[in-house]
Amino acid sequence: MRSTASILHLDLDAFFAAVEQRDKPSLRGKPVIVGGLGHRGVVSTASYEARRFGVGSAMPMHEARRLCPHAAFLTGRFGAYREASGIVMGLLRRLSPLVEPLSLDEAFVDLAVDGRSLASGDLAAVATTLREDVEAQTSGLTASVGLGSSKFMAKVASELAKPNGLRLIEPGTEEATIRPLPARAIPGVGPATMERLGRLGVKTVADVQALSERELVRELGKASGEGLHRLAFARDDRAVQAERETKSISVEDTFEHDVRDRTQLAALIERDAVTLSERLAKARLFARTITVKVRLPDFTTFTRSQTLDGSTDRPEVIARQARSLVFGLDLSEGVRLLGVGVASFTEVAQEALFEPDAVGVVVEETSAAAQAPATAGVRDRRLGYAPGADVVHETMGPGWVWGSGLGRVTVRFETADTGPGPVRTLALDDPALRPADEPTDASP
DNA sequence: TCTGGGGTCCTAGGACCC
DNA sequence: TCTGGGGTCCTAGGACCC
Repeated sequence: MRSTASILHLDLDAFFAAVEQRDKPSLRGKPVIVGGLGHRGVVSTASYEARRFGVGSAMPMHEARRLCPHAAFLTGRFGAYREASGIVMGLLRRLSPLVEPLSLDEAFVDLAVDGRSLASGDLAAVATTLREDVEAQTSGLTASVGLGSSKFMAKVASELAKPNGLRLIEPGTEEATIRPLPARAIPGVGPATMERLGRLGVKTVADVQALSERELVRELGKASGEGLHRLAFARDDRAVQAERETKSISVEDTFEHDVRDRTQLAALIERDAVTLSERLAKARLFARTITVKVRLPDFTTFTRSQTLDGSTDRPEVIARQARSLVFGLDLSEGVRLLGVGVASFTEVAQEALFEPDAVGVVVEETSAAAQAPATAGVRDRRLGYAPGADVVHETMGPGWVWGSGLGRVTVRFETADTGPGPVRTLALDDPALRPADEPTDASP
């Protein structure tokens, strides 16, 4: 904690849904829900109009449909989100080199680099200008901004400012500000911790303050207990970290239907290994630990990991380890979710000698990989006509998919700049219609 | 027909070493 | 006088965050 409110937290309001409303004028002012549209999907972001019906993040999509059946249900367009996020992060980096992104829509900024800190009035002016710039540069997205003397305070401030607001917690008023808040407002207090604290009669931050550090440690363990005790009194000296090194990379899929077929599981592992290999190469990293995650239909979840003697970025090595870990489990009930991850990174390859990963195995696995594109291809094409996806028609121009089925696709032809546009239903194989390319990902 | 995906951090037990 | 005491690495699971 410092003596000025020079840590800033920015949160883009209902980010994914707001980008959709920006780019789809007919949806402005209406409930929009972005997330997984399959029968096992969950809500990623709901617009404020949808939140009024009780729809919120992480809610199962079938429940969101029940609560708000007239909403527009869309799959995410991550290219568009990354592009908007990049613009905002760029604006933040103009304020200070110390920017710590937490996700596409959230970041901390330390405005007091080099010991040079701005006065309170100046800080608020900086934040006001920032919010105006965000709105102008992103064609209308709004941000909530909080200023405080620590990360915790800045985050609380932006939370209090939502939506589309600015709040500064004056140094000296930190404890008084958080005392009446629910204990859940303290970072690190989630459902499980809240349940345990609730048994001790805790509802608010003030209630946490009433417990001794010893009691909190007994109840929650050393790290959590001590951390919670400090934060409850607004003691927080965590630094804004501009560069955090990657510790793990993973991919996982929940299947529309449980998978029982081992050949299919092997092909999925192969596909995931290729994805991980590409991501490792892009990050110029090599991994020593391979992890798999398997969720059974009854939601029982296993993780299994193995650390190699050497480190690798080769798909066939990753796939071979992942296969042996996955097939060591009892999969007779089928698999709901399959995940593969890598960790324990090095910056140079240390391929272990004497490992049987030579030519014969590579050939065998390459042929297995050949099966993967079949499923991937189908998935990609369907993704092109998924609700919300961008498309282009030779004469009608750009539009977006409202829905598709029975060999037809319904498109609304409008863009951010056109105002609400006309709806047309076309044949799914209409040669004049094609998926629009996602905006390119500018990050290296 | 409940319950995503990509991460981070913590805990706890066992192996292994000095 | 059954088997001390660390430290580190690995593995599995859980909580939390967005």
